[in-house]
Amino acid sequence: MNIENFISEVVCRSIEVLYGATNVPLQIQKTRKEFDGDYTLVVFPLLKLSRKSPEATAQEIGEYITANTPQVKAFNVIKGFLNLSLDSVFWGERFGEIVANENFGQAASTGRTVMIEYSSPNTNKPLHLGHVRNNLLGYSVAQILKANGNHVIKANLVNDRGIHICKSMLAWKLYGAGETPESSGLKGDHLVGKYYVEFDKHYKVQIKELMAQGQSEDEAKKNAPIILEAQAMLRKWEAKDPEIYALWQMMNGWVYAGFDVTYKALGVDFDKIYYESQTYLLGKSLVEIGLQKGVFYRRDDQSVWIDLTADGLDEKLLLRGDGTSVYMTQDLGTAFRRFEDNRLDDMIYVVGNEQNYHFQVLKLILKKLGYNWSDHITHLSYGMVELPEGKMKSREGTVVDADDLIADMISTAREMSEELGKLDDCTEEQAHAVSAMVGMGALKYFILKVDPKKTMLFDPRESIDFNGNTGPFIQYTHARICSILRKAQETGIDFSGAVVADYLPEEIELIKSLCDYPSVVAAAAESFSPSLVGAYTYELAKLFNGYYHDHSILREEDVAVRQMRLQLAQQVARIICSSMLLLGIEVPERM
RNA sequence: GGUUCCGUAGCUCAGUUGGAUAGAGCAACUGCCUUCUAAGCAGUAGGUCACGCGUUCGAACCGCGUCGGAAUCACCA
Repeated sequence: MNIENFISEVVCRSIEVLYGATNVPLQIQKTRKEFDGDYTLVVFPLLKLSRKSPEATAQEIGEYITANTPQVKAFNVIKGFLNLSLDSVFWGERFGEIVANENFGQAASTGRTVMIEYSSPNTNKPLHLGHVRNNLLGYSVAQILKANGNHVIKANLVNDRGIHICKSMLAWKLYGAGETPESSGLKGDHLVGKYYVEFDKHYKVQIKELMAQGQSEDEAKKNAPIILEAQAMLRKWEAKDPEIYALWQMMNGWVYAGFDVTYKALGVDFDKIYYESQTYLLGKSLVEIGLQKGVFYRRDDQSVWIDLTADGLDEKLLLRGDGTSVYMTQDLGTAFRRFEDNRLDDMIYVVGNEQNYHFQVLKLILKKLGYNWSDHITHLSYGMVELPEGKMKSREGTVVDADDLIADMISTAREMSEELGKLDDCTEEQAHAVSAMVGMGALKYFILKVDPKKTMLFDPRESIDFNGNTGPFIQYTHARICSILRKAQETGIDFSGAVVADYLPEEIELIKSLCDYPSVVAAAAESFSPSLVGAYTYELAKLFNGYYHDHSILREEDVAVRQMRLQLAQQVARIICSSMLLLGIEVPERM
């Protein structure tokens, strides 16, 4: 049963009886922990109906409810707040429901299909910390939406064509001497990235030379032979020149192999991969439609534009004078095709906040074209990741490489675990598995616990901390519970058929916390924020840990109490596990 | 300059739709390992929620303004 609905029904009925009013909007919230009670009714909005003081109104409603609802055992009034306390039997029943419900926390199907696009890498360089935030966010939000009963399609739009990849290709052709991932021992994406940097080096030298010959910086940038050659390469690619095409396929293949490794390490995956090389021509037909409808207009040079100044935005180009498309054209086309092909109810783009304007324009254009599904497009915008030294800049070599970071996290977790003697009786395989879970858990939790839209600071020293509000703390709590359950099983203590009777206060708190899980998942989906899930899980783990230190479970002599505690521990572990899975974090059974 | 976003403890961050005495962690300080895992627990200290005005029973949250920071406003993607 849904506890919040139950409470609001109870309150509704009391108001109907006392004041004869129906459909009154109610303000019911969880009681803050400094006060007695479980749910709190804010009575200020009801004073017009009762025509009494806040205290008297709350008193009156409280008396009616306790007299007529067996599940509500007590109430207290503080100023305009009516705190209701539910009976321990009531909580016992809820706990029974959790134990019995294998899919607790998994909402019934909504029948909605949601596509979420994330990652969207360029194929000219390896993934870095910014991509890590993107991937973790996208994957986690997908998990959360699934838990809320949506059919979710995880999509990746790979930016596999364009001048950037031609730069790597050209540099490899000129200076690569046939180097391959095998011959160099480099991961494919890193190898291609190396030549992207190589291109830039030569490009800069040529610019300097041209400037020394008297050209302005802008001229030099346009006239440097190497950039002209790269542009020529792009034209050849578009003409499907066999040699260039083969080179392009080979180098992209290296990159994909490299990305696969990184994605796997991050624990993210996709249901559908789109390649820009196959979609970049989309959208032109929409431009035609827009022209016919008079939404767009053509300039003398044949380029197509939309005027959004009436909406407080600028004019936006949609098709170049030579008829080729731009980013916006493609995005219009892919959005259209996705909604049509998949009968999507919602489309979510996980893209950095530097593209806020782009998506604002995208939605507005689709709307003006008459596509109402435009309202179902969400740009899940996230902030930059900054380092203690300032911003990451690829040109200045201050980027944090994703693969390096992952390796670092895992090896630090390994060292830490060894230092604490946690891996003493483990096989090498187990030791690695645990280190990977803990290292990645720390990284994922550290990134996901901050509100996506905020710029976040990534301090490597802090991210690698395993104490306090961190992924490893939650994993640790889970491992301890598993340890208790293992010991119980080994010593033959039965806890399968425990009867729920009376509870200690701490245990009621734990049950209440477990009951919150579904509404946390729902709230997280509403606001696309994994951080809510993280905060909840941390609280739950902390609550259990606090309780667990003051009470013995296995040595409790009262059999019924012991069974009950074991079952409770089991359920806490279960919720921790499913909750962490929403963040894409695996939970070890020992660590 | 226009648009959007951000500003909460020394540091990193929470704070569901406006609700009660604004919360964690890190760093600092005090205690606690002979018991199911001390990656832990219990505690102390730390705040003009950037600032001002307004809306109301009530504002970190809503509105207007000011200050500070970020992103963006390309025939790049």
